[in-house]
Amino acid sequence: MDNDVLRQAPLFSSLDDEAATALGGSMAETKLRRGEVLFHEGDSGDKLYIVTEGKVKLGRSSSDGRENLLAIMGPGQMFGELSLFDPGPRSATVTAVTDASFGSLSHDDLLRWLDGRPQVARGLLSQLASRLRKSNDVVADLVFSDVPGRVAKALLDLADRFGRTADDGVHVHHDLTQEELAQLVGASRETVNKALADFASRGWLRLEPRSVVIMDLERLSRRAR
Amino acid sequence: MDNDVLRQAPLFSSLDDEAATALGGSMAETKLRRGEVLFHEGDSGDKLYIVTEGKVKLGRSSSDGRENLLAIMGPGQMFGELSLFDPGPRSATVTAVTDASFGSLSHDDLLRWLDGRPQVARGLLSQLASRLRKSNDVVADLVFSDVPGRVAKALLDLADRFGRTADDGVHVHHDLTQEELAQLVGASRETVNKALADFASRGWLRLEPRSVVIMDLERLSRRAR
DNA sequence: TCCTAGCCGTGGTCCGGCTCACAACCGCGA
DNA sequence: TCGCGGTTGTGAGCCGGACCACGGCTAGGA
Repeated sequence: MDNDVLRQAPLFSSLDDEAATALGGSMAETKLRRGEVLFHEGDSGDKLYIVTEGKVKLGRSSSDGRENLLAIMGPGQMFGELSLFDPGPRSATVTAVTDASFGSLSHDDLLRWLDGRPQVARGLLSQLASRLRKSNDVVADLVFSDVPGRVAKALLDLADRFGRTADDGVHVHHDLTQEELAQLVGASRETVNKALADFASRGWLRLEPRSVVIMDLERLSRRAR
Repeated sequence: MDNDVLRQAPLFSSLDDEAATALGGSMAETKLRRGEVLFHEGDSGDKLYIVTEGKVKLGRSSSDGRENLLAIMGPGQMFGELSLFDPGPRSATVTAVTDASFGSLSHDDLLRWLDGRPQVARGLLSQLASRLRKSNDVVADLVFSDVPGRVAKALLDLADRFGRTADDGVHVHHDLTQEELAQLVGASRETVNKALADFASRGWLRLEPRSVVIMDLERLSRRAR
């Protein structure tokens, strides 16, 4: 397993060497291929996962079958912690968007760590707080912004986390279909497609399959606010 | 200050007597009258508050002045913890919906408590996890449900927390204007009013100023899903 | 006691975005 | 090489809900 990624994960970045290696030892490894599901909404389970490689989507589906994505998680990010501290079934389905691997930690192991090491508790608290802040922002966006605005915001967020800057712009290999992008911003595939086409026609970005090249960050950011 | 309420607050319910009284001692008391503001979105500040009496609304406003309410908090509930663990400005404005009082704890005091007492850390983690779960539910509702559905959900939640059962139904003194209720569900005042009027005309509830009496919980719950 | 300021109820109009429908495209396996 | 399933592009129509414009109601202050 890739211990470097774990070491740099926000959750553990405050640990000293000895603690980090010990923690690495108590974690198990899991691998998935694109499209495979790690667990389903409603499943029971008490493991916490950290992405070491690839990307996953956290999604939930409504009674009539429509889907909504809560987040895309990449290397270093943690998920599955809700069922740990607020016992109950898994609140989302986790699916690999690319081939991916994870380190996992069981409830009991984590609690052992918590009691001894206040830094781990603080790491978890700050992770959860930051997630809560983001979730609140998403709520505000759904209420205040229109679909193009939300699409712009989502692209900027993906660019921030997965983008690589080149001469012709920021290449963002988000690995999402437009359908998935639509589920992420809470809109229909068609509307998202039209928003993207509009951005492209203005020269703000270039569309490529499962990725975009952002050519005018400035304008796109302005559209997002 | 009302130590009983603090003692029963979810956050501290797992503490033993000695710890609880000690904690009570290190908390300060604040009081507000209806309409007064405790702090504004964007302010700096590192205090965590627990409501001991009354209700507050946590709200944010968009650049063009529209408002949105994240939550209504009543006795025993905690807020303001985001700025503690994910340092940054306050993410919401807190306003008293009724006369209210709070116990508060500063960053430094809380950290001292955290290091010594793993139970407090667990209490905080489970509070944050539960808040995150709720916030995710709100996102799902905004994406999947229509306005009447969201209004029904909000009423049921308020009934759950502030309702008193009587012979003629569940009396819910939510203390919110329809405008505030609308901001809570992310809709316009007019649309919310029409939804309420519709529910009333079906005999599911009776409207009263700043409160409702729910007469048919069953049907209302069915409309909410 | 009246006057004013918030609230609450209810119509009309308009528009963003969803749904439906279809065409073009791209990579992949038989 | 030829389908073929999964994607992407785009137009037409419709509808939920925002916005606007009132009128009535109630409570609190001069």
